[in-house]
Amino acid sequence: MEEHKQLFSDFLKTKGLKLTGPRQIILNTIFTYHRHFNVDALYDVIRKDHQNVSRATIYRTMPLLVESGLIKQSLRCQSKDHYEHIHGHDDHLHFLCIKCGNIIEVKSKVIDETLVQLAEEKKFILNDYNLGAKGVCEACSKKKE
Amino acid sequence: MEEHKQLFSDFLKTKGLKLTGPRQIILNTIFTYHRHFNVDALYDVIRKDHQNVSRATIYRTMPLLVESGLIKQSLRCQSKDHYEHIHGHDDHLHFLCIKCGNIIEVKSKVIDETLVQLAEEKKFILNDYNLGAKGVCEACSKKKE
DNA sequence: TATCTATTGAGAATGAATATCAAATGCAAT
DNA sequence: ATTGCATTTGATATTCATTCTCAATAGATA
Ligand SMILES: [Mn+2]
Ligand SMILES: [Mn+2]
Ligand SMILES: [Zn+2]
Ligand SMILES: [Zn+2]
Repeated sequence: MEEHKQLFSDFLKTKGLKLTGPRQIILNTIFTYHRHFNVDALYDVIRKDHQNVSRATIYRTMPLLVESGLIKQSLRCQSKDHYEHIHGHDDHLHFLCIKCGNIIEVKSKVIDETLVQLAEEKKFILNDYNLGAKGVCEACSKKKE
Repeated sequence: MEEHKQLFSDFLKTKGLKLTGPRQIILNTIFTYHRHFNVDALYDVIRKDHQNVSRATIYRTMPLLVESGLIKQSLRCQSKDHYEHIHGHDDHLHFLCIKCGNIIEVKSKVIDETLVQLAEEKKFILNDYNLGAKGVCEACSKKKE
């Protein structure tokens, strides 16, 4: 069994919940889809192969996946929550271009470590962080307006 | 004229817009209210003194204030966008307690500078950033459950 | 004052997200 | 396999933050 499937199964078990068919489909799709996504986009992808998974079930599954630590809610664009799977990926931050909507992922050990240290100073138990920066990407800044 | 008023007036002028009564009331309230707020809460505060300012006008004014650089959208809690005024305040990040909802503001020159440097490396023109960390505050972690 | 915009308040509309509910499913103990 | 029971599901209705519409108003300018 793939590790993420095992982890989700274990997580669900601890809550008295079951790894059902729809939940497996949602999980697999998310872990084969290597991008940030919103529920609607995910629904479209899933629907290509599984016409019987409902939007409601996807909405219901997201918080479970978040609580399990397999995915996180990392952006909000166009009035929609966006998620990404994080199991197997390092923490990173997002540079979001306000011109083209493109997202650049950046890893920074300095920021990770600084946050841990700041949390320690404030006696704050740090679960996770979300860092989004807005600006203009290289491609867009080169275009004449 | 207070500086924020002057700045907003100037900003509006460059866009062919006017610093009207309602806009002044909204601006003043925001700059005398030293907390993060959402539109509904702001509406309630404003309404105490000015029964004739509508919710729609507040919603319409927010993006102008954001674009002017006087305020920013810094959090999303309880399905609502939250703002804070930033003119006259240093950049800072937020530790949000998932138990009590409390927000701890933290300044970090290291993070500020690291972001500037990362943006430079990626040739990304950095406008602003938003860093929210989730976890448990000291008070909450001391409570027995 | 007359004219031309921008602006406003009130209420309607939008739409992402959540809640409801009866039917279906998963699972464990017979 | 069958039963019993809690969980889950799809379809649909509902919520509610935010945006839109529009007729009436206000501001600026000449
Ligand atoms: Mn990412
Ligand atoms: Mn703040
Ligand atoms: Zn771009
Ligand atoms: Zn707390």
